[in-house]
Amino acid sequence: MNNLICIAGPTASGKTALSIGLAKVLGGEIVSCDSMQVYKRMDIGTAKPTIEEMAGIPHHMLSVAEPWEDFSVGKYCAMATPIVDDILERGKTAIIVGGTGLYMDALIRGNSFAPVPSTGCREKLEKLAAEEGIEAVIAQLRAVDPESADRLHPSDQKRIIRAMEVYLETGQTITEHNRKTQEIPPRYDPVWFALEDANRATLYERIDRRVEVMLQMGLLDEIRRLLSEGVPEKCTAMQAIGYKEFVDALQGRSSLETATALVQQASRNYAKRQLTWFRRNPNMHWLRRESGEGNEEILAKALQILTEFDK
RNA sequence: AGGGGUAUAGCUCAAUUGGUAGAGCGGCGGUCUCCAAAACCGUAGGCUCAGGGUUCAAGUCCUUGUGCCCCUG
Repeated sequence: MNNLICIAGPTASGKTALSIGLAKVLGGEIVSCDSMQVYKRMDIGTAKPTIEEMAGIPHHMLSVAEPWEDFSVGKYCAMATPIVDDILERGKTAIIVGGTGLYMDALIRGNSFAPVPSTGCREKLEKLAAEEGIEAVIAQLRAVDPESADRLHPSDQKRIIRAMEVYLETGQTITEHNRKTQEIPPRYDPVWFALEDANRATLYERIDRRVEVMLQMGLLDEIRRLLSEGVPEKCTAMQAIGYKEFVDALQGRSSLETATALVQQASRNYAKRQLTWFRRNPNMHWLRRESGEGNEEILAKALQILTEFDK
């Protein structure tokens, strides 16, 4: 009997409904795996399940950080791992659900991460890249970690700087570090589910509609409240899709119509990236939603697959 | 109704003096080991509104028609 389940899928694909449906049937608890739902008071724009939706089922890893904090995969794993272990120890099913592929993979594999530098070396490298060009950083990186220098695309400044800072901070190259972490066996062995629409257009329509619904539910007020309590505009949380665009609208830098269209577009693009991420997981069981199928059909498909695991 | 303008990729627009079309966005595919709702890469799409004409050669010039925009009435 497998008591650990992962539910992945793009935004607005029905992950919440499926997770709660499964939790009811299996007597499980839900562990959110979403890089933005971790922030407090950001409920509407991140589509957190409402109290009613939760239906009394314990939910973890929602609203665990302040919006001005910079959360990260590392923090997520540090907090979520003990929670998952605790659920399993109590003999219940842990249902990990969310759309942040990096977080989910890291949690399951038990990744260890090289620390984020606090010494300002990232800033120094960024300055170097800005003043002398990224080639200067690539040259430094090539000297210590030629593998990364070759592997990383010259345009991918973010990862080039990250690779270099890992070496400067730890004395170990990121290539080495990654190789070592991949040698450790995965921490968990869950049943993997991912939601997918048979027609991409159907998903996109649902995404567009959801943005409208968020506005009706008071997303703008939610954002106003965050701004008035002093959450900085450029912090990680406020860079979330559906926040940064509407902040622009609220500050008069764009119209509400423009912002809405941008949020819808960004959400659609994001959904596609999520699908790409989850598709490379060879253990994934894809739950295809044919046109007209509701959450009950999806739940039934998932339960069907789970019974096969029990045999 | 008259005058002017415009018509090129799904969308917004480019295309030196005529030399059989490019970009951004979107679409699709992918990468991803601490900003990940981020960052980055790749790729497919065009009887250049329709008909006729000039020319070795027309998206580019002429002409007719049609659609849209602006002005006058």
